Amino acid sequence: MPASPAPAASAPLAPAAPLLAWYDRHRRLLPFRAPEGGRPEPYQVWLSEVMLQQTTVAAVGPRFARFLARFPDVEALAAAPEAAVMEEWAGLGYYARARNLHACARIVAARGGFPGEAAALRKLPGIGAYTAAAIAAIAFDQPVVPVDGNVERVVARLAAEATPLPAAKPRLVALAEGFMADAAARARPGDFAQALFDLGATLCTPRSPVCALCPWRGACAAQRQGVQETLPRKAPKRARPLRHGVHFLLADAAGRVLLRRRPPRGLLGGMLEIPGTPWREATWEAAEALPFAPLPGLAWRRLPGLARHGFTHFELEMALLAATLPPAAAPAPLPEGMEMRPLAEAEAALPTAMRRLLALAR
DNA sequence: GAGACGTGGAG
DNA sequence: TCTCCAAGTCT
Repeated sequence: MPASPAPAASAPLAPAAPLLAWYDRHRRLLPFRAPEGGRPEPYQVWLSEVMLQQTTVAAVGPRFARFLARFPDVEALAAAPEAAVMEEWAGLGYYARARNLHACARIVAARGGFPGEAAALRKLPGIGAYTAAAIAAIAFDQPVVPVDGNVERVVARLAAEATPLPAAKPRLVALAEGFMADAAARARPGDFAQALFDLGATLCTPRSPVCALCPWRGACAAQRQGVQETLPRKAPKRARPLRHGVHFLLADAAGRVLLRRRPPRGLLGGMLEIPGTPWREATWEAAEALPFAPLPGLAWRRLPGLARHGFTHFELEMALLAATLPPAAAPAPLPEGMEMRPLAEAEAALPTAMRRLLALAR
C-alpha cells in the first residue's frame, strides 16, 4: 500500500452550472482577457499567465499592454535580444520568468506555434503544471483545471481540507480535476478555469470571504462548519535575515552612470545593477568595501541614508558611495559586463532594489 | 521536498 | 512597521 495514496479524480465537489452562470454575469473585464466570445490568442494567454505568476492583476495590466506593444507576437519576441526582454521586464520581479519567456519564444517560433495540449506545453521553459493547464484550457479548450492559489483556496474550502499546504496540494489537485467529470465544465474549460479564478479573487478571498453571494454556498463544507476563514492552512514561514551591502555610483561628466550585468542565473540574474559588495549579514566598514569599487583610486563620498528592499527570503539594506569621473579621463575600455547609461535610461532598466539605491542620489 | 526567486498593495 | 499574499517554476 502506498504511503500517501493519490486520490483518484472523483465526482465533482460542486456542479459547474451555477459557477458558470455566476461567471457569465460577474466576470471581471481584464486587459489581458479576451472579450466575451472572443478567441484568445495563445501568445497572449501564455504571456499573461507568465506575467501573472505570483504577481497581482493590478501590476500586470499596464505591463501586459506595454510588453505586447513592444513584442506583438511570438516571432517578434524570439527575434529580440535577451537583454531587451530583461529590460522590458524590469520592475516585475522573478526575472527567471523573462529569461524563460525568451527561451520559450525561440522554441515556439521555431516549431511554428504553441502546442495545444497541456503535456506538451509543460515541457517548455517557464511553463509548469499550472501554466500548462491554464494555456491548454483557455487558449485550446482542453478539459483540464489549472490549480493556482485561488483554486487551492476554493477547493480546500469546498472540501474542508484541514491538511496544511503544501502537503495538501496533491489532494487539492485531484479534487480540482474532478470538476471535469461534469459535462457543463467540459463544455467550457477556459471559462470554467477563469470562473474559478474570479470566484477566488472576488468572493472566496483569503480574508473575509463573501459566502452570502457565493454560487457554491450550498456545496461548501467549510462554510457549513464555519471554518472558511481558517482555510487553507499553510505551513509556517521562516524568518528573513537582514543582509547588508555597499554600492558604488560612478557618474561621468555627461551624467551617465556605470552599470554592471549580473550573472545569468540566480538572484536578479541577467539584470543590470549598480556595482557593489556582496550582500552579507555582517555590516561593512568603508575600508572593507572599497576594494569592491568598480575603479580604483577615486574619491568616494558617502551619500546620506540607506536603501532598504525586501526580497522573498531576505531583507537588504544598502549604503551608496558616489564618485565622478574626471572629464579629462581617457575613455578607458570598460571591464567585461560594464556599461555607461544615461541616468533616466538606467533607472528604467534597473530592478526595483537598484532603483531604491538610485533614489538616494537625488 | 524545501528553498531560491521580486515586487507592490492591502490590512 | 510588519505580515501576508498574488493566475508559480525550478532545482
